[in-house]
Amino acid sequence: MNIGEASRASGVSAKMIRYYEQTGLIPKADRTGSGYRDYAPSDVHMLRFIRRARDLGFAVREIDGLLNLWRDRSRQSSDVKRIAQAHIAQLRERIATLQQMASTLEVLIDCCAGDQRPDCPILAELEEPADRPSPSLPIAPQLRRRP
Amino acid sequence: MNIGEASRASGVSAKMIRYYEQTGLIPKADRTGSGYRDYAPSDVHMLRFIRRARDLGFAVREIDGLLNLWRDRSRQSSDVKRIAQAHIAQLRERIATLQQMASTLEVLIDCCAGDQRPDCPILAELEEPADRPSPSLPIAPQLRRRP
DNA sequence: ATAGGGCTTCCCATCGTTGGAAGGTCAAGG
DNA sequence: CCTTGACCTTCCAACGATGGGAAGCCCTAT
Repeated sequence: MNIGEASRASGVSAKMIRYYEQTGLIPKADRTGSGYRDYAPSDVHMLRFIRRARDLGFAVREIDGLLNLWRDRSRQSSDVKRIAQAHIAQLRERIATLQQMASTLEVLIDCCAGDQRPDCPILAELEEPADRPSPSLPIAPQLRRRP
Repeated sequence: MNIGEASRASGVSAKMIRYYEQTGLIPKADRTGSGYRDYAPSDVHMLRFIRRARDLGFAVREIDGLLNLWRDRSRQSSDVKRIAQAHIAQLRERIATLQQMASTLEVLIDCCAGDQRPDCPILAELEEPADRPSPSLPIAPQLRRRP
């Protein structure tokens, strides 16, 4: 099976399959006489595994750990669970960050007339935050988009 | 005021100030005789504006639009609101994506014993998704991590 | 005068993914 | 046998926002 078929069968683009091979996430594929990569059904299986892990938001680095456990018949499920728990903690953190942003912004949007006049609480807030009970240190570095 | 002072006063790193200048988000800074960038308080004001917009998750491209409106005394608040609404829609979409991931993963984690045995529903799910009522087209390309 | 810190530009790395160019290969149809 | 088009190969570049670092100039205080 060449890379195009493997791509269609797994849902992973040919580009990414080559990239995963290059970075060592997956082993080097066998080659046909003419240099084409040649995949077995088990390879497609592995690619689908990767695809699903990506769909759950796992970073490639984490997937590397998952793949090693997947292949290890004597793994302990606690190891898998640990990776998953670390990942879900990250997800929750990112969700909280985004929700904080969204709720702040929503308040501002609700306050904005959205008409032809120039007065705009959104710009006003960006210019000078209203909420400063004590103008000391900046309190929300973790509010950055992707920390 | 040199770039270091402007950085400390605005909360934007010197690196990023140069980057914003290079990409055209902010105008080229004045230079002292020796080539140092020289900032006025109004520049710091603008940098703080940018910083806060970043804290709300606006992309630099969106901030460019906001800055133009900010400087435009005859702006219409509806234009600002439109940008903000488009942005919050993006935020909500990303939140929904992450929440979908998190809830799927949470179910799996709850099902995983997390002990020394190898059996693991998390790996099982990645290997072959249980939930396939109709194995037709893949339905969640928007589930990718950052679409 | 010298030391130290700050400034300049330039290049590189991140992370996952896509795009394209240049060139080799395969299979079907004339 | 040859052409055509679809496929494959490798290599290089870009995205967005940020940080790291090197080489070299500048400023200020001692």
